[in-house]
Amino acid sequence: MFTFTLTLDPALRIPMYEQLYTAIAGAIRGGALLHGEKLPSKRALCDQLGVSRATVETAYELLTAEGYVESRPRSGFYVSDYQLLPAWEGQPAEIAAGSSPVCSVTQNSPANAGLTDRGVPSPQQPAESPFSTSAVDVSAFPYTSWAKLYKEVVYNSPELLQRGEPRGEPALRQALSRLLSAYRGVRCTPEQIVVGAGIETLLEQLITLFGPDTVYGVEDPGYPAIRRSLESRGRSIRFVPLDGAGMDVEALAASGASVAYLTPSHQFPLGVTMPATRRSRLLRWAAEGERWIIEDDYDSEFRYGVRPIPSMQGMDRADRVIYVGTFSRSLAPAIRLAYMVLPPALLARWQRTFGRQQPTVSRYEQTVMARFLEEGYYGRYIRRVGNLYAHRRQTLLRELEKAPGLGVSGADGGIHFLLTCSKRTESELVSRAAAAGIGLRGLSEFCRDALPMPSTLVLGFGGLSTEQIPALIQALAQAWEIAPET
Amino acid sequence: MFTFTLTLDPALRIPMYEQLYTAIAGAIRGGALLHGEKLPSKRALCDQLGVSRATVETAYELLTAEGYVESRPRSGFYVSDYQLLPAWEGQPAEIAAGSSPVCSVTQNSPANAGLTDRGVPSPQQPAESPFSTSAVDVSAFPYTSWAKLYKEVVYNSPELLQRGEPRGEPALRQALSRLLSAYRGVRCTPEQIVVGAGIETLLEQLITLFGPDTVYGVEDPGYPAIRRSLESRGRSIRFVPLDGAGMDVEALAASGASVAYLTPSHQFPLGVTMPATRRSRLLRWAAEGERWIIEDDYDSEFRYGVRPIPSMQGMDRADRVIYVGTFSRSLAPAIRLAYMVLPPALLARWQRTFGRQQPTVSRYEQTVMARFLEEGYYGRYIRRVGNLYAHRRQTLLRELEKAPGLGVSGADGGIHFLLTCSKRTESELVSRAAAAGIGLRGLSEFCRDALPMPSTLVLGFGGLSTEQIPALIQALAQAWEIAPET
DNA sequence: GGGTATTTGTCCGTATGTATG
DNA sequence: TCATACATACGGACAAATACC
Repeated sequence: MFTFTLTLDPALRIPMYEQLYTAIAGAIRGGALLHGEKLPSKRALCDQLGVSRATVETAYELLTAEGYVESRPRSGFYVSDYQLLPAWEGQPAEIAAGSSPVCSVTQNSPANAGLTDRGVPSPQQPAESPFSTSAVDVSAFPYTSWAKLYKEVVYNSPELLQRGEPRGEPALRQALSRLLSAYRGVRCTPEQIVVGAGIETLLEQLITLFGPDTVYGVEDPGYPAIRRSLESRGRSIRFVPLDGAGMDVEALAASGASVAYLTPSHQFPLGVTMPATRRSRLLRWAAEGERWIIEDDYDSEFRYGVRPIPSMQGMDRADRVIYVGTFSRSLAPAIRLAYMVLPPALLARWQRTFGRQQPTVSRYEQTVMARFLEEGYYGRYIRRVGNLYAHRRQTLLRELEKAPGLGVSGADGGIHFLLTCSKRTESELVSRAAAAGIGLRGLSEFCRDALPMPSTLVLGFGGLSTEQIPALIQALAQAWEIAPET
Repeated sequence: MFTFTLTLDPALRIPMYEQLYTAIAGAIRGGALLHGEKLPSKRALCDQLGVSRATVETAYELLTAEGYVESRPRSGFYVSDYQLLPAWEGQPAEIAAGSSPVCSVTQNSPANAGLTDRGVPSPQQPAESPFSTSAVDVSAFPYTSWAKLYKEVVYNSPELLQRGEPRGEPALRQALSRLLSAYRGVRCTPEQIVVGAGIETLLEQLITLFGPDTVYGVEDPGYPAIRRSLESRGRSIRFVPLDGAGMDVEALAASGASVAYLTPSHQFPLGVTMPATRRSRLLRWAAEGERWIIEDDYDSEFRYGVRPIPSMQGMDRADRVIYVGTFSRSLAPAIRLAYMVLPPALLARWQRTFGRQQPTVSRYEQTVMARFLEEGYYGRYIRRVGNLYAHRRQTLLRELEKAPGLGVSGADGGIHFLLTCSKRTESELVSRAAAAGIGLRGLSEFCRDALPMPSTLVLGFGGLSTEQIPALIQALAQAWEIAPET
C-alpha cells in the first residue's frame, strides 16, 4: 500500500504516465517505498487513478527501464534495491520540482506535528494500580471456545453480514432475557432488551430519550463515569446522599430529580446492598410520577456467601425501572457488550428515536455471545472466575485482619470493597502508599458533596494475583506504620 | 399462555389494537412465542385485558394478514412458522420503519396513521427492494481469512481483553491513516483518528462536542439518517439546497449554520461529485469563522472510469474539516466500524469529553481489521467487489438504455444512481413499479424543501445480481409502459 | 493440501490529437 | 489538403501465478 498521495491531473501539460512515473520514482528515492515492496498491480492502479492500463504500463516500463522497479512476470512489480542504483543527485531540476506537488508524502504534516498523545489531557488515574477497581481477571478467559464459536458463526451465518436488528440480535436478546430472568429476577421479553457497545452507549441513548430538561439524581459517592456522561451532555445533576441502605429517598424526592441512577446490588463505591424496604420506597417514588430508575447491575455476577437479592426491575410493578448490565466486568473489559431492559413505554420512544439505527455491536460478536450464553460457556466461566475472586478475596481479608486498626466493608459481592484505617487520614493513607509504589484511591475521590466515612479507601481486587496479596498488604501496613511486629 | 407482559395503555396516542398487535408481533419475531403456540382465545384475552372483543379481533386480524399467526376455525389462533416469513432484517431502514410491525409503534403520529399497511389486504409487504440503496454485496466476503485472522488475534493477544485506548487500537489507527493518505489524500496522523461503532456513533460524539446551540447545515436532498440524529438530539437544522456542483455556498452562508454536513465525493442521493472549485469555496466559508465541515466519505471506494478527487480534508489548510468514513458499505453493513479524523483543536475537546470512555468497537475486531488492512486483504477485496459492481452497473446502464425516455445520472461512483423518466410523475413511477412488485424510492423522499429534479428515482444496485437485471428492467419498462416493442 | 476462480504481467489492436511533409 | 508517423491513452485476450475455499 502506498503511504503517499497519488494525484494525477490531466489538465497539466505533463503527460499522465510521466506524472505517475515521477511520483513513484520520487517516493522510491525519498524512501517512502522501500526495497522489495510491491507496487499496486497495473489494473488496481489504473482503476484507482481512473486512467487506462496503458498509462500505468508506460509509467511502469519507464520505472523498470530506469532500474527503480523490477517486473516479476505474473506476480507484480517490486521496488528494486535503491542502494545499488546510480546516484540520482544529478537529476534534472524540472523533474524533481514536478514531483513534489504530485506526490506528497503525508506521513506527518507540520501542522499536526506538535499534537501527540502527550499534548492532550489524559486520564489522571495512576498508571497500573494493583488495586484498580476497573481491573478484571481475564487469565481464565476461554480463548479457544470463543475463537471456535466465532469461526463457526462466521462460516455458518453469511446473513450476519447484512444489516441487523437495531436492538440487537434476537438470539442474543432471547438468551439475555432468559439469563436475567433466571439469575436476576428481571421480568422482561426479548423485545424489551436493547444491546449496545457498553453501558456508556446505552446511557447516551437514555439521556437522549429523556430530553434536555430532565434532572438526574446520582449517588454521592458514586460512579464518576456516569456524572461525566451527564455533564458532557449538559444535563442537570443532583448529588443525592447515601446512608447505610443506599440512596436517601427523601433527599432524592427533595432534589427535584426525575431520573435516579442507582447501583442497588453492590453500590459503587460503598459496596452496600440496598435492602428490599429501601427498594420499595424508591419504586414508590418512581411510580408517583413521570419518574424513572436506572438500575445499574454492573457487578451482580459475583457474590460471596450471601443470597443475591433479585433486581429492582423484578420488584417493579409500575414499569419505571430500566435495568442495565454489562459483560465488561464479568467477562473482560474489552468485550463491549452491554444491555438494557426498557419498560414498554420507553421502548416505544426508543423505537421512534433509535429504531432505524444499526446496532453498535458487531453481529458476529453478538451471535457468539448468544451461543456463549446458551451453550453454558458463560455459566461455567462465571463460576470459575467467581471461585478465583472468592479465594482472592478471602486471602485479602485474612491478610488485612492481621494488621490492626483496619476495617473492611462492602465486600459481600463484586470485585471491590472499602478499607478503613482510622489511624490516619485518607490523604495520608494514599500518599504513604504511593510512596511505597502502590497506587490507591481514596473514597473522597468519588464524593461530590458528601464524605460519609473518613480515612477510607476503595480497593479493587480484580487485577490482583493471590500470591502477591500477602506482600502487598504487608507493604501497605508498613507504609502506614500499623504493621504488627514480625 | 403468554410468557411475556402485555400492557395496554389507553392514554397513549397509539390505538389499543395496534399496541396489542405490536406486542404480539414483536413477541413472535423475538422468539417469545414459538411456531405452533396457541394464542389466548379472543374472549379470554379481551377479558384479561379489559378491552372489548373488537379490539382483540382487529389485532388478530392484522396478525393473520401479516402472516404471523394462522386461524384454525373453531379451534384458535396459532403462531405460524416465522422462519418462512419474508426477511424483515434486510429491509432498508427507512422502509422498515414505515411498515414493519415492530417499528409501527413508532409511527403513531396522526399524520402517519393512515400510512401503515393494515388496510392493504395483501398478506405481506414487498420483500426487500432489489434496488435498495443500503444493500451491499457480501457474496465475496473472505469469511475464511476473516475468521483466520480473528482466531490468530484471540490466541496471540491476551492483552486485548483489557481496557483499550478510547480512540481505538493504535495499530488500526495507524493502518487507517496510511489507507486514507494513499487513497483519499487525507492528511493526518494516527493520533487524530477516532474509531467508533458506525458513523452514527461518531456523529453523536461530534454533536456533543459542538454543544447545544450549534446550527447544522445539511444537504437537501440528503441523508435521512443524519437529519434524524440531529433531530433526536434537538439540534437546529438548516436544509441547504444543492446545485449541480453540490451544496450552495451562498445559501449555506445565509442559513447561519456553523457546521456543514457534506458528502462531496458522491453526494447522497444525487450522486454528484463536488468539483474542486466548490470545495475551495466551502473551505473558505469554513475558514472564515468558527465553522466546521463534516466530510462524509461513505462511498468513495467505488468509482467507475473517472479520476478520483482527493478528499476535502486533504485540501483544507485551516483545519476545519472532520473526515468521516466507514467500512459498512465497502465491507459489510454488519461491520460496525467507522472512523473520523479530527482536526487538532477538536481532538483536544474530544479528549476532554470522551478521552476516558472505552471504545465502542471490540478490540478483537479492531485488531482484525488492522491486519485486514495491513496485509492487503482489504485492498484485494475492494478491487474484487469493485469489479463486481462495475460489471453490474454496466449491465444495468446498458439495459436502461434500451428503454426509451430514461435518463441516468450520478452513476460515476458508489452503488446508487438517479433514474429519470420524464414520461411519468415520480409517484406514478413508484406506484406502478410497486404494482409490479418492485419497491422503488422517489427522489422526493430525500428532499425536505427542494425538489430539484422531477420524475426521478434513487436506485441502488448493491443488492442486485447481474443475472436478474434484464428481467427487472424489462418489468419496470412494462410497468411504466415505455417498453419498446418486442 | 488440493482444486478453482481470480488476478496479473504481457501482448496487441485501436482511437485521438498533433506534428510533419 | 491529404497522408503519414508519432505520442498518448484505452481496453480485450492469454497464460502463468496467486488467493481463497
